[in-house]
Amino acid sequence: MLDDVDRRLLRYFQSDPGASAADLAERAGLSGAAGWRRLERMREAGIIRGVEARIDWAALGYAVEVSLRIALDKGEARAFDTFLAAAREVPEVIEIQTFLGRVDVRLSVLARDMAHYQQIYRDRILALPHIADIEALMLVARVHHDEALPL
Amino acid sequence: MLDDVDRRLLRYFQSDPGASAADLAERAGLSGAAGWRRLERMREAGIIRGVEARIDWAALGYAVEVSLRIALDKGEARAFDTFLAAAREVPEVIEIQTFLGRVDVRLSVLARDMAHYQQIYRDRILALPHIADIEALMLVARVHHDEALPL
DNA sequence: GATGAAAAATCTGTGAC
DNA sequence: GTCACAGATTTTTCATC
Repeated sequence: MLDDVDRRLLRYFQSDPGASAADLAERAGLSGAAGWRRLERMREAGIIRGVEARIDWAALGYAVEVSLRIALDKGEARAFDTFLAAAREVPEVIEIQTFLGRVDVRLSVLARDMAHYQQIYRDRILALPHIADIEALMLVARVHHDEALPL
Repeated sequence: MLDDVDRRLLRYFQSDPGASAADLAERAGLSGAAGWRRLERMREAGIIRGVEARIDWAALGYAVEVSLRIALDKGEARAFDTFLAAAREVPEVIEIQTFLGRVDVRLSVLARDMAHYQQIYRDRILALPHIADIEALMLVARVHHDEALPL
């Protein structure tokens, strides 16, 4: 499916997603057009899903991130889906994770400050359906790095 | 600091980071040059940190994501930093989170399959220093959406 | 199938106003 | 802030292997 040239392109793209296609192509030892075509093909195949904005939320006044582990009612069959649909409607919920064989869900909530977080928590989080229990942890640091994964 | 036009630009950029500056400017009701200069200013201010590649890891054969909660030794003063530095060296550890008032750390590990995960777990994770206890959860779904945050 | 070269359309980045 | 412009980039076309 992907040959070495594609993988190389992908790796360069990953480490510098802002670079021009011609640039990435050159680093992979191709002409601009050839590199562009390969990248486009990977885009169409869904391997490259595009690009995501990296925004400094703290600089915009969102200083507090809280991770919530929410246990759901075990009784109701539709509790899981109902909860997830409702959680997706809360703008400050920036991430939702679910786990194998678990009826609990992890939410990440981004808020301006503690007062704002408390407001979101009371008005939006506690209003979500089928909650059995909540555990909250305030995030101190979050390090992302999926640049080095061997392709 | 930021006026409404900046916020609008930022919002459009966030929902479509691949769009050209001219495009974003037009949507915000500006000429291309004016929009470009505003975006550039936000880039220099560090508000826009750039752009991140979105790659479909599952399509590349990375099908398993596991979330680990690792409790650290409470005794040693440097345990935290030593552990974090070592964890950052493992390519398959794609995310590290730390929490307020906690001596445990959350790692996300990306692996090709369960066999691969087990290998990473035994060879790389268990080799990390100062581990007191580990709890592992296999991720089923991860939904990201920080597009709708009110600016 | 793939590539490179070249051309056209678009975008970036700067200068003048 | 707009407008104009040169240079770079994207995207298509075409000849070639």
